[in-house]
Amino acid sequence: MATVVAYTSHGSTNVDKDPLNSPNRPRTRATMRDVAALAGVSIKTVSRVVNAEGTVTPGLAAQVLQAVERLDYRHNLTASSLRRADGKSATIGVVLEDVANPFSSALHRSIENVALRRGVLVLAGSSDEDGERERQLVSAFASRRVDGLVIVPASYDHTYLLNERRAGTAIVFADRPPHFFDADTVLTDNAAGARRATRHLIAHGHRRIGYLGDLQTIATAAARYQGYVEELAAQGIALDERLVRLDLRGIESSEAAITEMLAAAQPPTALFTAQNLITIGAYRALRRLGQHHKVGLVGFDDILLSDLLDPGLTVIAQDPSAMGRTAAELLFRRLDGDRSPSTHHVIPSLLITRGSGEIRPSQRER
Amino acid sequence: MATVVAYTSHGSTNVDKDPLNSPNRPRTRATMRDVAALAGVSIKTVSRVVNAEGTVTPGLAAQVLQAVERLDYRHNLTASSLRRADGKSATIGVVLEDVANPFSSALHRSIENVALRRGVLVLAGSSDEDGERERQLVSAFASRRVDGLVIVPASYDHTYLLNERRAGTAIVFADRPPHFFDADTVLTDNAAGARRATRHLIAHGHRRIGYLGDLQTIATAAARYQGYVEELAAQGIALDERLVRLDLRGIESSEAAITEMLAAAQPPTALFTAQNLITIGAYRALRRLGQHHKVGLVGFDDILLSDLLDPGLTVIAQDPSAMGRTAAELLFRRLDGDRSPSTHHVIPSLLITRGSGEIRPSQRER
DNA sequence: CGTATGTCTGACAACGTTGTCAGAGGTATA
DNA sequence: TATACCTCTGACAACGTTGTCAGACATACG
Repeated sequence: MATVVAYTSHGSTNVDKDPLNSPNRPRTRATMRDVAALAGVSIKTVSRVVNAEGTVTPGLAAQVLQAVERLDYRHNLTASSLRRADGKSATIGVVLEDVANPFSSALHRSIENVALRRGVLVLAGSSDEDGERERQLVSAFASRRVDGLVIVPASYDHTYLLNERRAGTAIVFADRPPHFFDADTVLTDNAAGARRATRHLIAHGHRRIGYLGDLQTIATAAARYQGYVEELAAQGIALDERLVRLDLRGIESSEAAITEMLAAAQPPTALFTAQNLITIGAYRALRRLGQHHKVGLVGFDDILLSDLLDPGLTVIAQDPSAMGRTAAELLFRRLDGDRSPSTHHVIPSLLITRGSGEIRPSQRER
Repeated sequence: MATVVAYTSHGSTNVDKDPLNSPNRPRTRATMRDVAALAGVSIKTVSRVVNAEGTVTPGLAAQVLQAVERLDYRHNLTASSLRRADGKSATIGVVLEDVANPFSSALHRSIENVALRRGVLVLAGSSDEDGERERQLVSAFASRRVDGLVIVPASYDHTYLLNERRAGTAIVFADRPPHFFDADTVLTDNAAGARRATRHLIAHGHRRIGYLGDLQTIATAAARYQGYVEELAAQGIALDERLVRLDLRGIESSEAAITEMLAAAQPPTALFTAQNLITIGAYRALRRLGQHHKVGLVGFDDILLSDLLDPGLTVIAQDPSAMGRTAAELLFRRLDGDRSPSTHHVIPSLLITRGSGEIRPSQRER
């Protein structure tokens, strides 16, 4: 029978004989103090072993490691980074447009790959193209003292980041440039890609090429439109405003715009759709009108499965993996102490021909 | 002219008159101490204002807020959660198969949506179907003292999580059940979905239905195969081993398996492909063989753009958004103190008919 | 007017860790 | 043997915050 613990109070000493197997073991994690007590050393020695400083006698270190094992001690990185001189949290924050969209998530993954090698974890959040959300996310990341930030910007004024940088946070922009703020950037060659797309269609005999683009306020959309305009000019083709639809959002608005454009008096013989969802809307519209084998189509940004379509989708493919990798490497270079001036990187896009962009206009249409 | 500060040393007091605009302002963030000094109150009062405890005189609170504004004070959540009684970090960890795959990232996004409403941030990581990586991620999350975990398991023994739970971490499993561990789970009705797919093909006149599935060690793959087997039995169709290919990984192996299966003596008239990439491989193979309008095809899990294919892809669609939302809600219920027994949720899948699954076998083939 | 009650504020310790420093103990040298 | 030097260990303070508690002050009551 167990004796009732009552009149022999031991003050503040632990009543349980074996705290490891005690039923009323506290719902908290073991601390260095617990490990130190079990191993019969000071807490500082435990710290040294846990941090592999290598200045502890092998015998003692083994005792400590055994205690660590037995108590399932887990190093508390938040307490550690609070006390540490460098204050590093081994965590970075990533602001994406939407973690669920293919471009963003590919970017996310390649950032994770680089971070993983350094034992750094990634906090990710979706801005949904909302500048206010972007700021809130950055603020939430800052509260958790992330070491660095990779931002796909949604806002148009990044001066708010000056404070973050002054506090020592490394910052890199991906996919779009910052506004009123100087930082490393990694962009796709949007204008050049758009010129290549336009040139490709012209080379296949088209003169009336429709342009459908996203919000002009988005820097990449503006750059792509500029590329389209420049290439037309370079090839001596007059810009026809009736063939241009800007500020489209999503599949439906694109589908509607194209349906309308093709119903006009002098319809385009080919389309350049400068964004993912707009391309999908275009394809839908063409299919519905039975024009998908007649009207040329080049989209910006690759889409999964587009090789299985009939005709296959010709696209200017971006390289989100290369962008993410580059952005992450720049970030870690800064974290390693690089204070040199900001650098700006351009990741080349790639023309992938699959059929839809190689359709030629009929004799009559030319 | 500014006077030179020199011979009147004030001991340890700050030499700069206005630390805010001093050029050698330290590269550190303002702390509550700084705010308190500027506002002329105690640090504890700052804490009360920052945490909106509402027990501070409005006038004083305004002073504090002004100082907070002026110093761009950012609450340090790591220090806060270290000291706080509940020790909550307002961060959760999510272990996915791969943040870049569409299913995982949709799950991720809907978890983020629920977390966002509670001011909780999400740490995400990819296990790449590797149990060891899963454990490493959980360990890295635990070091950062996440409040909870949503896990899409890759390993086959989750007893290692007992310590995490004992430490107070809430744990929910999504998409696949845990092994040797009791916890809330959210699964798709894999077997039922597979039966529905099989039934659908049988209803369209097929008797020879090929099955192609992922690694049988993955619980969802096994459940889908079981559904296929059960439905055949229920409909009095003998299982033909020559029409079954298990343990496939990725697009290429699927494409090869199907090419081989269709070249055999008694080829199937329809296929049930029980995973995303396997379905894509199947579609590729059918296209290459010119059989895509002749052989029936139902895939498990929806794929972007599959409505634009010809024929459109008939699928059993999962609902990753509902899964993520449910998983996150369960997690937060636990974090709110719910100690009731584990619950197990099944998210229904949905048959989406788009053409490929409605192809009937030719008279001769029957 | 004295006491009781309530509200607001601040001093202090503590969360779990690491930087600093001093001391113990050993070995090598004069 | 005395001294210098090196290696290893531990006591203590500190990181930025919040829980606890006590005290200051104002108000209400007898």
